[in-house]
Amino acid sequence: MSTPPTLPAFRPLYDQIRALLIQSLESGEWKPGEAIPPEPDLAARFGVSQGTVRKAIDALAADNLLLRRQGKGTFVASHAGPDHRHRFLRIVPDEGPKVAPVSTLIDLVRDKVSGPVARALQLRPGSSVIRFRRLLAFAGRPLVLDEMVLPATQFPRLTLERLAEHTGSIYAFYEEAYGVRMIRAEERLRSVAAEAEPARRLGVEPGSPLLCVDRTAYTYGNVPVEWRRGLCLTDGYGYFNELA
Amino acid sequence: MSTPPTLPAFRPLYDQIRALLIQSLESGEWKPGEAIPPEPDLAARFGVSQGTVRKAIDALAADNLLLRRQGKGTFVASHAGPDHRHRFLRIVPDEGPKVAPVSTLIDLVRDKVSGPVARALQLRPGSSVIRFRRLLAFAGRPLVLDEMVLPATQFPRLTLERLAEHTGSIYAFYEEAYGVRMIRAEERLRSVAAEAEPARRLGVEPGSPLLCVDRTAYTYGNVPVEWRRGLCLTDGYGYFNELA
DNA sequence: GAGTGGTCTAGACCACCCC
DNA sequence: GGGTGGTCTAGACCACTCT
Repeated sequence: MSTPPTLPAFRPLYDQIRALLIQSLESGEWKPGEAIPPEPDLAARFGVSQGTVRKAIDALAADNLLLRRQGKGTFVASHAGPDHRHRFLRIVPDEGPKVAPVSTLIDLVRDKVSGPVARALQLRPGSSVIRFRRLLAFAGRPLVLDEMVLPATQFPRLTLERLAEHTGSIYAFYEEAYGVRMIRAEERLRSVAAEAEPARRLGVEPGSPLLCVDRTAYTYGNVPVEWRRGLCLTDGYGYFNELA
Repeated sequence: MSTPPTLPAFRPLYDQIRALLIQSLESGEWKPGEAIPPEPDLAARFGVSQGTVRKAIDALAADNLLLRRQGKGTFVASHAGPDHRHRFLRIVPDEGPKVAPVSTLIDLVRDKVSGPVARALQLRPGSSVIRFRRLLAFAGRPLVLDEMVLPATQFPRLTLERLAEHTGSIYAFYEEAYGVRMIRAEERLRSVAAEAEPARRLGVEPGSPLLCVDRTAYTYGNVPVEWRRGLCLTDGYGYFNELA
């Protein structure tokens, strides 16, 4: 009678090890860019075979949390690393190789959050957030106007100056300055007509079609930490995606 | 002196087995939806251990070429399968659960290919292609105008009637009627102003912003087989993407 | 040469599905 | 209960990197 209905609750060992490894990553035991201990050491530490540790590490490497390098070791992924510098950037030229953009900061304000952004960040409406904007230029042409929204509590004393000091991607900055590591993100794309200000900043007529990219980015445990909206001029450039 | 420069050429066994499995898939030895032989049988057939076969199958399952089902077997993935019915469709409503679209065919013509489409399909300019169009309606509203381009040689005697007979996704149709299996696709998104005809078909004013999705879809061996352009009205709907 | 991840094997046992 | 994929182990050996 009181038996709970169907509780399978079988969890493979490697998956439990995986969770323990994530804990160590989250707690900062191993920092971005650093190597984690060799597999035999981890196997001893957790009291399992090396094969089981391998399977856990494989899963984390597939999720881009770790980076395996044969002969050298296994490293904590970092947005500062050469491979991940613009890991989430999908804007590429129609022809020719991928181009690295140049970022120009515009402004930063403190604000109260509401509506869909509050929902995306799982904040109560009225919570304090920081909003800042930037312009991304590709090959000298301003193509993307980005606005970021962050929970104020997790980014104390953030200023335009501190952002400007940092060379490198924004996620590398979050990582180094606040220990916030972005793991994955969800994007939703629409087509919109340019309002007056974005049009001016991107150098097009108001009403021109722009690609609107709304993103929610998550840290460990699927906790949302950043919402952003990008307005992109897709002229000679496009948002590239691979479907499998 | 005459030694060729650095030819590592080491290829793991499981990767060779993987290639052999793909051959069997491509040759039609195992058809979409069917089960492939059990792992111990394959291990015996290829003269390797079951673990090695597992690793090969794992790789193919990760690429969505095979589907593992514990206790039942390993199956050849099919666009007709319930899980893969709209595997490549990324248009989802802003709120609420994913909606299955209803397709209405418009027309089909034979044509000569040129320009970027020829390049995408790796065809000589002037080669014969089939072009057909359809309208996709979500919850009763027409939201996507699609145009598909196919190499004529691979789709003999294709007519609107044959397309209309088939209930299910277009890729399921290719699979069942022509044995052409779509494995992966690349998409490039832009924002465009609606031309007169798409505007009429989607029920918006000419010049309205539309999401333009260009796709090249590939079969085994990265051979392109279909090019398509979708013009999407992103009103209450969006193109969803996950970044990892 | 030492240390790291990568491959491959053989075998035991477990979880799931269907008869 | 028999068949399938899934987990876990232990050990041998290979490939890559750096010293």
